[in-house]
Amino acid sequence: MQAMGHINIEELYTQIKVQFSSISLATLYKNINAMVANRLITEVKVPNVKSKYEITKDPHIHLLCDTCSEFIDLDLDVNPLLNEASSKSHYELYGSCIVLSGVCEKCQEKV
Amino acid sequence: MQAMGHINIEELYTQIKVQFSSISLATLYKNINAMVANRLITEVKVPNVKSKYEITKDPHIHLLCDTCSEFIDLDLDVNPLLNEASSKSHYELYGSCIVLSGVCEKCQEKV
DNA sequence: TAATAAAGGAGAATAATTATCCTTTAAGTT
DNA sequence: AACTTAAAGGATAATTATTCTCCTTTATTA
Repeated sequence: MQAMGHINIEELYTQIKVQFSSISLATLYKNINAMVANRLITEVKVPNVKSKYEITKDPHIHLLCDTCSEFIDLDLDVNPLLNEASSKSHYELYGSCIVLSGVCEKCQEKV
Repeated sequence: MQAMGHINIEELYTQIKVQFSSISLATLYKNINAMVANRLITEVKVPNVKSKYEITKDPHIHLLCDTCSEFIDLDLDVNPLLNEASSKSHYELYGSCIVLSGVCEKCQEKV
């Protein structure tokens, strides 16, 4: 299986059936939900698009291109922001869902 | 009507029926969607919780308490982050959905 | 006022997710 | 190995959220 990055349930189901052809969608949901509950997997809810799942990693920014639907991670340290947010709010933070949307470079050229 | 802050469809429907008792849910969705498309209203997708709507305002951080479901805005300037994200990715950004989750101060006290 | 367009309403249809209930598989014990 | 119990999986029904269809009502303008 190739590196998955971000994948939605439908895609994941297709992928998994390659190796476990009899798995049912209900089972997939059950397992995904268990893993999300234990923070092994993170669900990223994205406006206008199906939820995406990714292996949980350090907080980071997601970029969504509203034109071509490209969805990528941005390598940019958000810890300073989280620390500031935490100290200002007194929240004990352990999860983040940061999605910025706009138009990617390629789509800007296509005008 | 009191200041709404963040509201989900169900709550909004209840509120609106007070003044427009005959409005249907379909109409509400149509109008909301039109306003979201024109960026008058922003939909905030939140893990484990129904989507929330808010009047569109400058990019900001949302905090979700996973214990009591409190959902609030955090007054913290995120423009530096957005600028950095934009210049690093060459995206033209115009929308943000930033949700940090954890445990609020009150819930931390509750052991 | 008649003609046309725009918005709304009711409920059907669709899509995503969860729940139910039964079967299969696995693990542990004697 | 056979028996017992628990855990996981499968099929499908049920639920929920949202969108679509189609018809009616309201508004606009000639």
